[in-house]
Amino acid sequence: MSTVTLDEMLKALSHPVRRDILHWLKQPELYFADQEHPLSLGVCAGKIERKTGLSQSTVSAHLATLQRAGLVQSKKVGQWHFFCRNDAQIQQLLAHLSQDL
Amino acid sequence: MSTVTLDEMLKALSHPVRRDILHWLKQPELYFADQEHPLSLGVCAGKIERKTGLSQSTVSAHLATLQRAGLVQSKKVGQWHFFCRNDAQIQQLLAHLSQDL
DNA sequence: TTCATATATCGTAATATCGCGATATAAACA
DNA sequence: TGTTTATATCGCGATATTACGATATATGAA
Repeated sequence: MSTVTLDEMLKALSHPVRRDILHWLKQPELYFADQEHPLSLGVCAGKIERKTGLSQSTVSAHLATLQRAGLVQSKKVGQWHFFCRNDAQIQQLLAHLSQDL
Repeated sequence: MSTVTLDEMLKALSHPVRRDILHWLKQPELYFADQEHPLSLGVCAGKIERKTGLSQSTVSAHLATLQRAGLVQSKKVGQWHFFCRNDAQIQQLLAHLSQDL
């Protein structure tokens, strides 16, 4: 894991809303049960936006931060952007922290 | 672990200099072998300051941030302030992240 | 094509963080 | 007492982050 990415990941984790989003995405069936689209696609940005209560643009920026840090992935299906955790990266981060912190 | 402290800890970890300091304090005999005082006391602030290359006031603020987050502890001996890791807290943080992140 | 929906980007204001020098405080020493 | 050493705190400018509304872009539907 590059130092730049480690820095980006920890900066991304340093905001409570972004941690909330990661937490919700861990069990989408628990937090986004009402999504029309199958949760196997991920959770669409609008759902996350409404759950935070913040503005659309703010949440879009938070999601972009998480994605730049490699902590989430997104796929575009039609007009929707579905987000899911990048658990491999998250596990790598945890392993790295356990080792080096 | 309270949410406030989790937030403080992750914010503290989101700066590379503070992560460096934590890393150095993990093996003080490796990074501060030239300290006049026994390393069992911890590493004194001035040593850390010179290792970072930053100003005294800046490093003092970083150490205060780490301490508020509970990631390091300090003891005052004479005119020196010795810092060491709070490994119990760090382990608790890692456990919490492994569980909830 | 026009309209509605979903998301990203832009511009901006408010706030937080960072780093510095200057100064305050406290301890040790002459 | 005054002086030096070690650290903390203050004040400030520079930069980064956060949040917002407005607008742009893209997709899909009418």
